Amino acid sequence: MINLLRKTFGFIFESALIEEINKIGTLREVSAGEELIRFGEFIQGVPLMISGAVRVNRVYPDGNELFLYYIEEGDTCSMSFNCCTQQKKSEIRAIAEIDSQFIMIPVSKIESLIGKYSSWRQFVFTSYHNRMVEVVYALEKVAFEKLDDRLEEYLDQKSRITQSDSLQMTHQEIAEDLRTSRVVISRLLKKLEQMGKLKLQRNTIELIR
Amino acid sequence: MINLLRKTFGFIFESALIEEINKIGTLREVSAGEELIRFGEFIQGVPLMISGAVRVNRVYPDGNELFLYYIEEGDTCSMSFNCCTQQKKSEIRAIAEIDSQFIMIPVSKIESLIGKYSSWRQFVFTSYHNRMVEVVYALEKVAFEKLDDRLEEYLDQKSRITQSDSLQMTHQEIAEDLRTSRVVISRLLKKLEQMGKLKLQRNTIELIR
DNA sequence: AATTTAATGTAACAATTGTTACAAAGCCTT
DNA sequence: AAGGCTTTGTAACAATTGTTACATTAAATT
Repeated sequence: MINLLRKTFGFIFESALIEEINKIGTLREVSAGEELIRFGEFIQGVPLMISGAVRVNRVYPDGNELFLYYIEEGDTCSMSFNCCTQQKKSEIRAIAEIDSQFIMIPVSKIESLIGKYSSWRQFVFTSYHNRMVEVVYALEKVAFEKLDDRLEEYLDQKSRITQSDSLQMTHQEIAEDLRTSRVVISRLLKKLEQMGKLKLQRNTIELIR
Repeated sequence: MINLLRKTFGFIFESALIEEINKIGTLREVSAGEELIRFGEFIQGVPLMISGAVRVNRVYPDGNELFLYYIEEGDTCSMSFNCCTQQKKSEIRAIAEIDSQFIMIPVSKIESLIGKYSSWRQFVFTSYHNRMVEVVYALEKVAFEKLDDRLEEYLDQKSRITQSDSLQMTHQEIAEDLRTSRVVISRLLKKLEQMGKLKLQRNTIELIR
């Protein structure tokens, strides 16, 4: 585990911190689709991403969900920090988008890391800021762009995250993420297909570059 | 100044911190409409709000703006932290919504406060988190709600912030904040007037409670 | 008071997005 | 191969939001 830590965090964390994380953290591996953080549960710890990609959704009591941001290699989920320190139940849900590895740092140790290591503090601040930038970006897109452009960007992001031009998903799933109906997505996808930007098959969307 | 500090921050900051802020900070007063933070300039410091309300907008190079959140008594602008520590030009604009007082802490002192005072660290973390929650809330509203509901909430928020049921603003200004056209706002306002929820006059919207 | 400027009202129409309903095609199970 | 389930395609229509154009009214200026 310490080698993975060094590889991903060696440039930002001082070596004493790396060693401490090596002691208190646990390496976990999840496969695509698995839930790392569940809605309504107490958070067990803060995840440090080693590889892969995890999507973080805000969840509402009525079951509604809203995509906030992805966390990838070198990131952490800043939303879970506050849940930790405040001992609150999770208002978010985190799902592995592809097979992923991360190190879980238990809640009980978070406070002392903040006191001890300035590189850790810097990391937490930067994470908060980066996540903020991403949520603002999401807001920006919903506020400024029309659905067809948002769909294109959505597909591009998916492709980047899954590292594939062949997206395995249904129109229904896309519709839920973009908060519209399946019929609307099918319509727009067909339009994009006619423009030669992609090719539609059952359960897959093939992007043409 | 130290009395204002004690009154607003006495419950969260240790007294040594209060005294240090009293030394390094400067009290500033701005009247409604004044700019605290300008787009494209280097940030002079981090503001600690004593009274009033300030709106924070994201600004894009093309001149487009997007409302992010208000900061009020006891708050700070977490977006400016990162600009400070990274010595970057401001990508936001902060405008006093009503007459306001705040204490400006110079950039050069921010780092040492973080090292010295755990209550300051806690404050910064909490601020980041609160702002994040507000931006997510804004995203939520754009994503889930229709324009008429958003307009009603917008007017309620304005009324709360300005502490008045008589809003001094034009339809054009509302349209810019909600990213739509003046005609659309006039139409929806007229509908709300016919429903008896408000009364329209030139330059003012009188909310009926 | 007359003129200019800014703000609002409204109609008519366009574009986008949402909804309902049903058909067709692909995949899985037996 | 048949039947059932899921996914996709498409039409027809409704609702919402956006645009253009112009009239009207209120305030500000001369």
